Amino acid sequence: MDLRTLRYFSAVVREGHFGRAAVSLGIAQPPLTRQIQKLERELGVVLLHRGQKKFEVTEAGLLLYERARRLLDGAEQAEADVRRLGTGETGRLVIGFVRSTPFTILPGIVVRFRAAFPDVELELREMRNPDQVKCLENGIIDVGLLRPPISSRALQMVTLIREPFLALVPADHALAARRTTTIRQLAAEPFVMYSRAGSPLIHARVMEMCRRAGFEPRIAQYADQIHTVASFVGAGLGVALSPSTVTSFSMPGLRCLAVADKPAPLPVVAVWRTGNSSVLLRNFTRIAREAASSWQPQELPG
Amino acid sequence: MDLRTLRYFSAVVREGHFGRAAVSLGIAQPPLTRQIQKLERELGVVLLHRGQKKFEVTEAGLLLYERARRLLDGAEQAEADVRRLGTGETGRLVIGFVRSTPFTILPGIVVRFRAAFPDVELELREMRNPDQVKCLENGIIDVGLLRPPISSRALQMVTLIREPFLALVPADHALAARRTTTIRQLAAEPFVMYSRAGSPLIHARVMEMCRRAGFEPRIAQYADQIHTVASFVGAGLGVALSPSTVTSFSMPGLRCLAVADKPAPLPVVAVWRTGNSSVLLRNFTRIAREAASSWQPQELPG
DNA sequence: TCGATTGATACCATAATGGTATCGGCGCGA
DNA sequence: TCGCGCCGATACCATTATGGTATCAATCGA
Repeated sequence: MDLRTLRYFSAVVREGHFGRAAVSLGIAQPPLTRQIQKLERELGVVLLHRGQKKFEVTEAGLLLYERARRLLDGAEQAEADVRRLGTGETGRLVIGFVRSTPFTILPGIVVRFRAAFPDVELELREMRNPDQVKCLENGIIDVGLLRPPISSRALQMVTLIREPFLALVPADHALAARRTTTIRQLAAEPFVMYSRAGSPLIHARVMEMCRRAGFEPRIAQYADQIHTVASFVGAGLGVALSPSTVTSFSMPGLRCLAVADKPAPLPVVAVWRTGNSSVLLRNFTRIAREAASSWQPQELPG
Repeated sequence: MDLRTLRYFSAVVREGHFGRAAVSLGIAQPPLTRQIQKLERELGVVLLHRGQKKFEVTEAGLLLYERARRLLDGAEQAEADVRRLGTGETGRLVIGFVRSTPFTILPGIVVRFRAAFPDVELELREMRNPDQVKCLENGIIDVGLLRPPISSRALQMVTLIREPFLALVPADHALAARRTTTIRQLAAEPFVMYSRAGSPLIHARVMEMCRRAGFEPRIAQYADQIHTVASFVGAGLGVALSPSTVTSFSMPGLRCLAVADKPAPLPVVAVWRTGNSSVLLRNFTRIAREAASSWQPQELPG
């Protein structure tokens, strides 16, 4: 008993007429007659009580008709659902992201993905780099948005954007009138510095940049987060070197300057488990790349 | 997408291994591989992500597996149910019966049918002849147990039993010592008579029997039901001619005598609509005939 | 590095399915 | 009442689908 046979039988009962049923099925009438006969033989049950010209559906036939309809509906639904899930039109994707991404590419990615796949459920979880690596390996999150380097070899990644570093100075600072500075020009300034604990990567990069420029920065204040750094600089506590994300929020008393040294920008990457071949994931990384390519860091806003 | 393919896919997922799945399905491995490939092509979805040696079931594959199992279970259940209904092992049968049958064949029929088809629901409805005819034509009851004649030509019937008539006399009556009497010997006796309204058929038969014997019965008392007639005779109100059913219940002060005239016995028949080809019905009439053939009227109990 | 295991492929035989032509039987209308 | 038309069944043929055997390619473990 397969679904085709049930479709045939269902059509015959629905139409009450072999000829019309055959037409509706797109086959000829004789094969239809034969299939019904075969079905009856297989079940050992009379489904249609043949009168001389018309037939009458037996009680057993009626029962089979009901069940067949339910089965056919279920099969159709299953097929559609599987197809949707398989093509990534539906499903669920858990995304990890570090704290800076909501100010840069994350919104753009989410908006685009939602537009393209409105039936996919996105779950967003802020977590730090090492947690993301663990969760990616465990399969707790499907994709992570973070800053390299990442240690695990079981993970694959693609670079989305590269954030340049900007120099932040108070609005009343001597450099504030300029559009560009060098790192060396900041050598004597007190620094507002990303803390090693809160942003180890940026901390390390800024320290390295200063040392390359030939000085050890004098640190007036540590801060964990980008907007804290920005507000401290705006308050006149010192200068800072920061990823350009800082321009996303306007901060009174703060001026952003391009850095003439052109330090290597900070990449943000999408990361996933190497074995993960989910269509959702592929769609997500594709859209993430698209969103990233249309994202431009605002170098120097007012 | 048919059920066979789903069975195949289900087996592969369940076994996690093409070879073992093929064995469990009783086919060779290559056709199985091909069917899964075909299924994936049809759905346009990767169900199994092939690693180098092993495969991994994708999310879509897992969904299809769950749905497939449900569909296959449903199909199996449907097949079993239809088969049972079609072979008359299950279902529902509504039986009409006239008042006298519970004292004769009805219990035997029901007991036998229950034993043979324990899962068939029997509904028993006492109704009089003309109501049964109507309900049979309407399909409200499937089969009727009643006494001919029946008028409708749309009904078929089979005779189950023939109840002989007995003469009933009070125990202190002159005839009570005998085992046999003639109808004529009752000519001078007061009669307890089945009422025309309550039992028109028996009434008519008894009247006819008396007239054939050459007298018009003097009616001392009318009664509707067999046991009422019996109790009136037992109370000495008169004599009666009654179907032998009366011997089913012992009544003090009552004697039953065979009737030497051998009046035509009263048949009880099973009746059904001519077009009704239900297996349940056929089974019922077969068992009713069997039960009837082993039923013997107790001619003359103590 | 070799052998065993696993899924994929190639090729063939058979079974299943569908199409065309036609039949037998009944009902409707002239 | 006699066709004529409609309906489902049957006979026969072409095509497709399915399953089997032999074999391959790749990988994993000893």
